[in-house]
Amino acid sequence: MSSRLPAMVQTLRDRGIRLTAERRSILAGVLTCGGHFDVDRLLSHFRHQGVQVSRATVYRSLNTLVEVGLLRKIDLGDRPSLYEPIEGREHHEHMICVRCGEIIEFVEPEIERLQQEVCRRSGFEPLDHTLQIYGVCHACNCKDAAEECSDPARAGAGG
Amino acid sequence: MSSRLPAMVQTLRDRGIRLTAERRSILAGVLTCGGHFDVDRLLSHFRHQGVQVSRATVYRSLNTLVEVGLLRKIDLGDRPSLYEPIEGREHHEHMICVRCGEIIEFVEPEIERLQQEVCRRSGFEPLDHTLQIYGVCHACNCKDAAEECSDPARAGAGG
DNA sequence: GCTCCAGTTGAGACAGTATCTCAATTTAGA
DNA sequence: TCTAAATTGAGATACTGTCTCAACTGGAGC
Ligand SMILES: [Zn+2]
Ligand SMILES: [Zn+2]
Ligand SMILES: [Zn+2]
Ligand SMILES: [Zn+2]
Repeated sequence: MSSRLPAMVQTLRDRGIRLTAERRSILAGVLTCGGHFDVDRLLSHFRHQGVQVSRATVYRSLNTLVEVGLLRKIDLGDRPSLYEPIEGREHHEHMICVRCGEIIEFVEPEIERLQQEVCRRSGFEPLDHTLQIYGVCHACNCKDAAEECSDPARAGAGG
Repeated sequence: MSSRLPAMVQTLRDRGIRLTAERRSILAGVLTCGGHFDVDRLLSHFRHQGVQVSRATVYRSLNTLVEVGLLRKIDLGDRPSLYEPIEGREHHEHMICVRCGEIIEFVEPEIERLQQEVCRRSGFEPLDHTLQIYGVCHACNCKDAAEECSDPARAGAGG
């Protein structure tokens, strides 16, 4: 896991970005949290570890990491944004369960290609895109079905 | 344009939603603004027209119109959400120019189908999705090119 | 038209995410 | 070590959007 830290440190060095204690903590925290995390998750991680990093610095550093291409920001609109490490990961999009918050990644090169194609047709130069599918994950669907079976009186109330 | 107003009014009636003066103003404003508008645009439209509708009511009514299916909300994350009338319009997605704010719509059924396919494979029940492509529109790209030509000294500074 | 009340409104408080300010501190290079 | 410039932290601030609650009103019923 943390074997990626030196590479990330080097990336910052190469960009002339100073390696403060806070940024080291944040790099480590990012790798520890992994997956998809938000600012609060990172901050509570720091609190548990007794690491001192202010909220402002966390926001600033995450923005910096996004800028240098180490992190990807997933903008969810109303909810707090999520972040995920990019290094060595294939470009993917997300399905987000509105019940349990589960995040499922998917890769669909044909969708990516079609987006390029659409842009080409319009003379539009794409820089970034967001594709999120909101819905109910398999587990939550199964749970719903089980509850309806054990409580038939409510079986019709969900629609 | 405003010929759609009676139909929208009827939709509210059918749902038992009261037709207040404010809601009439908002329906009219929605049709006047048309295209893709945000809350501020609607509010300034009302100011210009001397129409009194509070911010809270605008937010509330827009949410209501989304709920009854007359309006679609486009969640842009950091920016204020956009709204667009749905009636009679084909489902589409948006390209958004980060320079001039221009919004270009596109329809790509194959992308929609692939999303369904991806969900099916994961046992994920899709309820909603967002697909926005951010980039530079054709007009802005041309403008950039023209400026580089007339100001060759800066030709290399953009990358 | 009049009455009545549940639904609606408005002003401003409030919630939540994220950025900004600026004095104090720290990094990194000479 | 010394210094300039970058960075940090605490709190203010910006901004979108929702909530509170007293006052108001649409529209059904008479
Ligand atoms: Zn779920
Ligand atoms: Zn992901
Ligand atoms: Zn443009
Ligand atoms: Zn549109």
